Amino acid sequence: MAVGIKDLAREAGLSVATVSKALNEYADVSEETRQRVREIARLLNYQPNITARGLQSRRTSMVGLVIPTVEPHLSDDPYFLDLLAGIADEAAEHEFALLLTRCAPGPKERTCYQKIVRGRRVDGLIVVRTRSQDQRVAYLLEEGFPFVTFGRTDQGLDFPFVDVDGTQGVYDATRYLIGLGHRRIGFIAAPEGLMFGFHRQEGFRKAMEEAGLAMEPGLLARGDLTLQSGDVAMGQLLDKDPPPTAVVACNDLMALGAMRAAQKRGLWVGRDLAVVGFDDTHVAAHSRPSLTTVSQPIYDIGILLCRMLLQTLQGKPLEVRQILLRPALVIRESSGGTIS
Amino acid sequence: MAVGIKDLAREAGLSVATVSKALNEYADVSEETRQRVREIARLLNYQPNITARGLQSRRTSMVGLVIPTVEPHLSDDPYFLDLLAGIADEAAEHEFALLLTRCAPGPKERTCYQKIVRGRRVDGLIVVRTRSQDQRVAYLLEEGFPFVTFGRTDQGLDFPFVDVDGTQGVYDATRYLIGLGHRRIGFIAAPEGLMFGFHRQEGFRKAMEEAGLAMEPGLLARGDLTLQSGDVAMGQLLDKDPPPTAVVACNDLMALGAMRAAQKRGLWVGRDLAVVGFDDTHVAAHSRPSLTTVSQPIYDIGILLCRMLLQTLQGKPLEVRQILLRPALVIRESSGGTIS
DNA sequence: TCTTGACCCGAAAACGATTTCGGAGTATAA
DNA sequence: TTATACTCCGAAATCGTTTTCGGGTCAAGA
Repeated sequence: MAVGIKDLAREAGLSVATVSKALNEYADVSEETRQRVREIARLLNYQPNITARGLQSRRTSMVGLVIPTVEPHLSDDPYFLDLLAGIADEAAEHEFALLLTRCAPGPKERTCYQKIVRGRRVDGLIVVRTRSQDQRVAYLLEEGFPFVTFGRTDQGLDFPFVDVDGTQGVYDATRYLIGLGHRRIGFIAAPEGLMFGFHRQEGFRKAMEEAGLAMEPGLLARGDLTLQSGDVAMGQLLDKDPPPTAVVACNDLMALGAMRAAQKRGLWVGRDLAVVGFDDTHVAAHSRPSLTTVSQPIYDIGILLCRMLLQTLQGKPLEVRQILLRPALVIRESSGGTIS
Repeated sequence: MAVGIKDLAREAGLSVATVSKALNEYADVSEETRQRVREIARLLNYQPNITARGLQSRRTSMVGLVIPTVEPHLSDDPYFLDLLAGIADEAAEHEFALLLTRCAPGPKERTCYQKIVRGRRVDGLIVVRTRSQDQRVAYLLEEGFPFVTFGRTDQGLDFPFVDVDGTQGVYDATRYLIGLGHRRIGFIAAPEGLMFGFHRQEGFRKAMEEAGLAMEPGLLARGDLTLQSGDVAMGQLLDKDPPPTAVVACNDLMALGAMRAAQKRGLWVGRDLAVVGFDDTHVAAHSRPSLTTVSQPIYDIGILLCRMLLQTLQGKPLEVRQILLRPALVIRESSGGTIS
């Protein structure tokens, strides 16, 4: 059933060595035999056994990605899919495949990475959603295993990454709100430890500080990135007296939850209250009101990540090891116009 | 750097054979040596080389999935991510990983599958978004390669699948609209050839026929599953005279597009016009108006698919080879109430 | 005629694990 | 004491490729 290189050799009356070399563009094979071998391979529909090749060449032609979400459903990050698409597309471009696993942050995570790294399951890894002290990054550096990350960390380590400047993004968004006349602005933060959450919150702090606006602890709520948690957090903010006139959420889903909470209380988002998100998820453009948010080119980031990883796998040093992209504020209805 | 089984053997003063057997629960190894080998493996942090093991055992411990979307962004199917999550979770449960690729339908598709199948890149495949005459299914059957599909086909072949009864789903939805008093109901179909699109359209036809309502060709539009195409299709439907009072779209994204088109014309969806989708994507619940749609347990389907595949890989025959799930109509705002 | 080098090809050794098969040692039964 | 069985271990084959290294052939040049 399965046709191996031996079958080709027998068919062609050659040795397996010659067949292998003919197929792999070696110089010491005559053009004639090369053609003949190719033809036979085509006829017999030969495809080299990837596993055997991998064992010999010590390469798997796979890049790995471990999705670090807690809950089973990945739905808290609709943009993950675009990231995957970008990575998979770029990988396919270079005859690589993507190995996908899921493992929640925690003690089992190290074991998961060890299996992949020491077991040589893939040639390189893409690490996403970096954390402040990220043991994954530390481990991979320690092992000398090739990887790139989406996001920076806070541990003074040097490694290749792509990141979006969340600080700048939220800074822009917050300044925009301030420019509209808002003074009491709330913030719905991400769980602690997540690097992107920290950066985004920094952007908020910076903008408020520059404007001479106090960051009241009461106007800071924290969610877990889900829509429901955004709803709850917004409830807390609106219970303050006086409540904020604008709210910045750390991601789109929480912003949508926040809008829902406001609407349940009879508030008209975009008029009575401004809401801004982050990610520019597909839902953002089609919610009602449509969501003002900060946009990042997530598909292209996937491409970029994969390209960087593949390049290091080829032994070529990267011209730019660390990339920080500037996101763009997308103004829609939820932030309303100037307030009185 | 990389510690192999030879290192363990040297360290333990045993042969590689014995070490291997000790680690793999063979009976002809004394309990004492087994413990000692285990301990050394733990200390040296040994992880067997997956590739080498795969070559010998002829198994990769991977299941494959080729995403068949045309455009680079996978965003036309937000629910894909949940499917992936289900598959990846169930795979991880059994120490399997998921190999992800992307390949648009077309001539290159066969090559893509050949690489995977003949190259033995994975142990089994999950095929999604089946088509009427699906060459992927035909090919895999022909090769005798293990697989399961999400969706049926129309070629009289016998293979294991999980599917959602789209006919029933749309039938229920259409009957609901008819019950509300609608008589002129439009349908936004999927591209031809897609099996799920056909089934859903069948449900529409059946419901209309049963109610004695003519299916005017003018009230049938076709999109490509994207939001934009739903917008365009709805434009065509609203240009009819008289226009439909209700529209069923083949998926949520087109339904959202349809709503947008209606709203651009000043129509109030849920009052002037009813719109129904299919999938119960996350956006459905949070659009304005929220979308009445047909819900399918996509994450659980992923689990189910993977479980079926893994079971056949273990050589155990499936008790149920073909599963047809009944979806549920979720009534929200976009379908409005009774019309006069 | 002999040497040299270019050109092709094949034998065999990897790669790192699993698995088969036989053998040594010891205990038990005859 | 001998035969038998049982326990435990290791040598070697194996999986399907790639890659090294040496050898054979033939033509051109000395």
